[in-house]
Amino acid sequence: MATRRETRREALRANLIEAAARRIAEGGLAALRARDVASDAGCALGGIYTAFKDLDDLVLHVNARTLERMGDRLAEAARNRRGGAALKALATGYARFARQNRNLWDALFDHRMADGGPSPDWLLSGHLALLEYLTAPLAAIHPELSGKALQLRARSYFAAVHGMVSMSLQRRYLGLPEDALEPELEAFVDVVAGGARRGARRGARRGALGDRTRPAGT
Amino acid sequence: MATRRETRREALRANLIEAAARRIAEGGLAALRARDVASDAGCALGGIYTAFKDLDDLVLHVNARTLERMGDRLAEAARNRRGGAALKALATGYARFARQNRNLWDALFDHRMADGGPSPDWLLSGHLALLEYLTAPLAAIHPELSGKALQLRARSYFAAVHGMVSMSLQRRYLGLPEDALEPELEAFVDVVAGGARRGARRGARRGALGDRTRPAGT
DNA sequence: CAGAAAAATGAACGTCGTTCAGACCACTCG
DNA sequence: CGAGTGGTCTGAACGACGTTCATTTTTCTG
Repeated sequence: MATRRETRREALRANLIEAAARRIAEGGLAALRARDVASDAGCALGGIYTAFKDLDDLVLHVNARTLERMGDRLAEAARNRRGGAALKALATGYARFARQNRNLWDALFDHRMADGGPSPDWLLSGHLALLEYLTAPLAAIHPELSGKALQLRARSYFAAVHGMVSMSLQRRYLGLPEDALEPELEAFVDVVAGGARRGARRGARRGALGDRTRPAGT
Repeated sequence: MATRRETRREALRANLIEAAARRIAEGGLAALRARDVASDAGCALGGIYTAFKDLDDLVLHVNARTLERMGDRLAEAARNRRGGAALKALATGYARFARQNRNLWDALFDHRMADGGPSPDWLLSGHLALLEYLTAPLAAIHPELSGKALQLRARSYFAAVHGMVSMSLQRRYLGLPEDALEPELEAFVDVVAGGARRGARRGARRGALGDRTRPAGT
């Protein structure tokens, strides 16, 4: 048991992740500098490379931390909600987390590996975990979808919501104005839920599904 | 009329844009190197900075070229189609253009200005032009939406489709498998079109709207 | 405590975008 | 036509960056 070394090593890794996260949160991923992170974390420049393979590796760990926090937020949003209400809470919870942690959230999707290769599996599984929150309410709304098709549909809706949030938050191009995002997300979920149920009783315009709406399949 | 100078200047600009586009298409935006572009275009390194403000500026012009080509593709896709059929053709046309020009298409959305500022207006209007293709078919399907709300809804659906395409094409994270993208897009458009019409006569599962389906509002 | 192994250090390296002083060239006007 | 003028081209030089590495320092082991 080499406690002393391992303790220091883990402390350094945690310091570096924290320092990098702070720099990204402040100035965005593009403003991340190895020298800044090292000095913030209180180690020499080369120390980064004893704790992590390279800056990419460090960013991946920051992203894993961000993913965890987002997962917590989504879990809280979906708690005690079902069907359309859960989908709405997840969508708006996603949008709010993204807005409140814009630079860290951007880093999740802006970051590219230096060699263009894929992200490591351990980070990918962190992303996949987010889908879990979606499948249950979606299954309630789409009772006709089997496991495989349900997974695809969950990815589709996640990607669609992500696109709306993403384009709205980066203020360029075709994004929705910030105050229009959440209403549009709710309208979108209404269409998804209402369309799947083929003719919601209370119409499909807006707010058709209250927070307490029970899923169609139960 | 300083023809000689202006001719050479425009020729150099065109060469540089073409060279940069080729490099981006081959290796992605991250692989773009000022020295490569200059040597490809047959000018010295510094020549770039007599024709463009900086590399960002050059990339913006490559992106404008890409936007134009995508606009042409979308116009062709929507031609002679209305309502849901037009939306479907636009979505799949978008997905195919993205897949066939992956690196150039990625550059459209990956690129960030060096100072973090917004893209110039002349490029933004190129993006806005894409929305025009959406509004007409969307208006046919959503006859209840006014001009302002229609614009918002168009942005929402564009962003949603973009999100699905974008996450599918970058093979990491939560993207749809490539062969599942177009079916999911079509299912999505069905939900959008069917949901808006509140109970399509032929059910909302899949392929509910044939190519010749007339918009609901006429 | 001595020897070995791991980690920390920061100067140095290679690469990048950008700049700039000088060479070059196209245009103007006497 | 020909000298002056001002834009353009050139590539060496610059500063910033991520990464490496020889060296020193710290930690573990017997």
